[in-house]
Amino acid sequence: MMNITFPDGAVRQYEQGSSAMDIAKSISEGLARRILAAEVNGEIWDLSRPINNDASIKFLTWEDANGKSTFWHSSAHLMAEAVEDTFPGVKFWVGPPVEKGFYYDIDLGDNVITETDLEKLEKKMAQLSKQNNPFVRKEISKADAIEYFEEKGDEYKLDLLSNLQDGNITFYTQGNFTDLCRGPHIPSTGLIKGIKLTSIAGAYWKGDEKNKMLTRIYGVTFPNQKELDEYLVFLEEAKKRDHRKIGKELELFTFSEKVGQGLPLWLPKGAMLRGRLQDFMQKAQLEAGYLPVVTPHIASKNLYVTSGHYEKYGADSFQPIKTPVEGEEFFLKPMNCPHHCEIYKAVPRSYKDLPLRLAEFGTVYRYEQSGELHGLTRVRGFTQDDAHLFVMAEQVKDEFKKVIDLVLHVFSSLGFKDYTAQISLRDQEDRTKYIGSDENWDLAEKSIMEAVNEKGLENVVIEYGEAAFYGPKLDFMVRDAIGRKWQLGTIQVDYNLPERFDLTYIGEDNAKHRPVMIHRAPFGSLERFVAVLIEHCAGKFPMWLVPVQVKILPISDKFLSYAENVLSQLKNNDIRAEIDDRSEKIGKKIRDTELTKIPIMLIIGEKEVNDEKVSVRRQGIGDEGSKTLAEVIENIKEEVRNKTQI
RNA sequence: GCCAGUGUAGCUCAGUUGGCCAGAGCAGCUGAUUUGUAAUCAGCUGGUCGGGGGUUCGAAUCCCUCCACUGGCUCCA
Repeated sequence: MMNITFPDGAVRQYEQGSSAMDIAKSISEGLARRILAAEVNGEIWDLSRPINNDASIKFLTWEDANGKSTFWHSSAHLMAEAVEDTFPGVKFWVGPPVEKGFYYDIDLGDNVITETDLEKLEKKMAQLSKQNNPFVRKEISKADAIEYFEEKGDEYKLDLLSNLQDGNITFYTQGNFTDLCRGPHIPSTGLIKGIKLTSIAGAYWKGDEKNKMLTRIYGVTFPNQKELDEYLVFLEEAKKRDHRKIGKELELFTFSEKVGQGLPLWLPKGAMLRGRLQDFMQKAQLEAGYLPVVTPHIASKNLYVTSGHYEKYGADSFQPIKTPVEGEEFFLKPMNCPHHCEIYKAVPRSYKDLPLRLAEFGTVYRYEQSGELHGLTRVRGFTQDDAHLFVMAEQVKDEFKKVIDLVLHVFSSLGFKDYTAQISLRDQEDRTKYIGSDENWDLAEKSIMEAVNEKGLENVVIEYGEAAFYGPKLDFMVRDAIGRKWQLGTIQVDYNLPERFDLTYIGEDNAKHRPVMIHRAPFGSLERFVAVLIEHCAGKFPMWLVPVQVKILPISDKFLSYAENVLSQLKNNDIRAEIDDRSEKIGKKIRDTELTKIPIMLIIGEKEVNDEKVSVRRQGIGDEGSKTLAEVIENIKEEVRNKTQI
């Protein structure tokens, strides 16, 4: 007998060799039907795998993240079975679960797969699911495994095998499909009910663009059709929040093939919104002791040779422009830091000047590969709410913490609650891609970790190998409508540029010292920030940001002069308002205004003129009755002051 | 940049066994209407069918090529 410990601390005895499924059945049939896998001593196991020694056990269901990922991993195998059945002779690379579903990377050989094939594959998967084939685990020697895949002519699995140790190798088989796989898997294919293959994509083998491109099929599955349907509805709804769609509908920004890809054109309403965000940041920065500076959009190549950016990115940048006579080379500004270093150097600095915080809404241009461009979130010309803090080494942590405060101020002012803070450190093995001494890196990484700890940030993840080439960073990531993560705010410690530019300050000891630089951009870029903001609020901007706050809707031309009067009073109070003076019916005017997401409608007819009031309607909510104009103005001002979230 | 897909009016979309002057709704303009909380009626304007080349008696439709966009991959100072 062996002792099995349950999550609540209870211990029960079972015969040696009992499986997690046996144990679950001994508790209840209902449990046995619901579970997908089990955590045995902290490792995720198949339910059918015999347990031979004392162990702690936790059953995993669809409600557990690990239960879901096991379910999706098994679904990837089911899809592979359907693909192999439909296209015999294809070869498989890896098929892992992802955040929402799974994929499998496949070398299709001469076969071509299209969207319509996905439906066929879904049907095939449903058919295979009905067969309710068990996932069978088999331990196999490395030699036998190699023989199996050599016979199959599968160089991909042989490549995987070459990195595995004998004695650690398992095969999983369901129906006619056998795969090299560590597992674990759900008991059988019959549990997989709601099936949707979402997209076909190319993916480089081993993620290296020098390698062959495999075909990646993405899918998502659920334990029942209802959950799949709900998920598909969610996706449809999310598409309506897409900033590219809303940006067009609300006339915020546009792109022009003639101007060039990745170069957004801000329309008046969008420019107004963007300007307001900029004012908001400018004010917060002035309060925090930042000093605004302005630098040009081009700079001599020498600047970037000094900064090291030329060496690192020169070949992959927009190529230099030249002066016609002398042939001097200038680059479009891809970042503001080197310019700010030169501003630092313009006058001798003393320790009394530090921290020196130079801020600029700097427009930069970067050559992004055409396939990377995406609405406003990834563009070739954008404006950073950039600043560089020149500080003494012992001030790094404090300044870093103040910047975290600023980022959190931005997020709370806009109601962003669902963000993660990502600490990006060096690759633990490959250190060749970084410049600067190990000593400085260690120091910088330590400062970030401490600042994050002391600020008590939640949702912190540490990513190795994600640091910039000159220093570690802390990024704030926010999701878009369909769950893609985008980096907004960023804070980076840099010991490198001060060296390269030979920045110094005179210390209390009357000797020269090297300052440390902190790069930071709470928004990241105005472009990306607006994009995420649009998706966050689905185009219903808070009162302080919305381009037009009030639409005045006279019921007929007869009330136009009263409407003009209302308009001028609103304008005198710095409220952004427009009149709809078309000779349309009020229902039409309301509908059109509702669609443009202007928050306040003031309806004016005979009653309002007689009572010297206005009838208030709130976008998305409805009639709020009549009020005096003074009352309306005060309410709006209040909402602007408080940055109220609706 | 790579893989796959898409590209018809300002917007959303019809239109392929290749064949009459390429259609609709919305938006816009003109007129009528003067309206009470999500679409008044009528008329009109508007398109090099993404660009270029080719096949054909004839191309939005078939082929080639370039461009842009979409979903991924790679990249992201």
